[in-house]
Amino acid sequence: MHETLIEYIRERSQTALTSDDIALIEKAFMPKRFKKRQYLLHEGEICKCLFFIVKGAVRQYSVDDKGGEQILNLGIENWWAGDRESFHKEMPTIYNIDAWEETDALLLPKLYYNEVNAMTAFSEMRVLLDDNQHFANQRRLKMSINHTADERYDDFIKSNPLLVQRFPQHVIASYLGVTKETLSRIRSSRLVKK
Amino acid sequence: MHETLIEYIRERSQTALTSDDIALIEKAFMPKRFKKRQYLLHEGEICKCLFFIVKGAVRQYSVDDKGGEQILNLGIENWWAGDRESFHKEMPTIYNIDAWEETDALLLPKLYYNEVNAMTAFSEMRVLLDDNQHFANQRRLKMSINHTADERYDDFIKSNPLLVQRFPQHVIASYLGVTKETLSRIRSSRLVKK
DNA sequence: CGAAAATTTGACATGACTCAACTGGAGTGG
DNA sequence: CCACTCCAGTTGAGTCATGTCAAATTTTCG
Repeated sequence: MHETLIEYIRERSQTALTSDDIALIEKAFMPKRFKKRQYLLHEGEICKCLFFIVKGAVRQYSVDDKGGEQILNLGIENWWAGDRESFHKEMPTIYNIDAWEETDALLLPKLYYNEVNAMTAFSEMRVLLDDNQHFANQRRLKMSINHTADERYDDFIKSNPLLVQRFPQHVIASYLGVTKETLSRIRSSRLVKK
Repeated sequence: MHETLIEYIRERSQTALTSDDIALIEKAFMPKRFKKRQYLLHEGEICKCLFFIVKGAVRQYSVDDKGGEQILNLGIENWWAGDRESFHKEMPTIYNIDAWEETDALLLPKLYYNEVNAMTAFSEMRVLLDDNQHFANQRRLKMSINHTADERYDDFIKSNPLLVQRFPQHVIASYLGVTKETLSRIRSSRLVKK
């Protein structure tokens, strides 16, 4: 389990990992397996850990008045999950995160967060990650504000080819902010064109 | 000019500023005044500085095929502007940033960025800022995906009361991703209710 | 096989856009 | 001070994209 994360950090930082660093990572990150549909985080809880997905697939979503699930984020191998706002401010989260496939994750509890973050390689990785996430969010925001469902789906396929294969259409539809019926129609009208 | 920024950093960091720090800030940040409608950043350029708005109001927007301006961000006093992606990756930006009011800004060129960021107080402030921006973006994304124009306008008023007073309706409409006509109708139907 | 989940399809409703006209300031120059 | 223009905002009619609801079909998986 931990080797995946160690490799992940190595690929995303300049600084080499010392054996102390590795020991800290193995101590701070607790492996946990989640079954399909099991919650990593539940609405109303305080998000007490960050999750590194070693294997599997998860959804982050909120639930509206009608009981509909509105998917905000999807994650698979080598992604992070958790509600950053709830984690940092220690306030109840409005999101659910659950496992779509059986998922192996490494849990970083708040207790160790500062210690781990003091590690140079980790902190370099985190800065890089923050930047990339910011860019991705900005892009998604722009798409979501200014573009049609069809264009958003296009952009999604191009920027997230890995996710397309791992989640069913109705989940992707919700991620894009359209109904499953609309996405189905978008797809069928494409088959005609090609 | 610089006192505003220094105060801004003080309020957002634990660590006190040394006189060396202050000297560095005064050296690294170049004051510049922009007239109404003057560009801070133009589509196709590489974003060579980050802007701290001391006074005034700016818009960040992209232009679509039809020549329509799609506003992605608005900024006023004590906000940062610039295209982070273009700045970091040194790639041409797809955005324009221009002054909506006459604007005083402090320009931090890339040359000094690392040096300034090595300052503890600044870096603390930056982490805080990144977090808050992340939360705000996440919130806006959620609104934009799952909510009607009416609800988005509501949320906008609540979370950005300062911006409401500084920009005309058609600018806010574009920020929300609706036409000015739609926003006008939303507002008039509210007057009836109350 | 049989049940549950996912996708497709159709009919219809509706929110938001487009286009065009009109109103009402806010400046500006004579 | 008036005429003129520019810009923001409003209003109406028609259209289009997407949502809703209900049913049929296909796929998945125990």
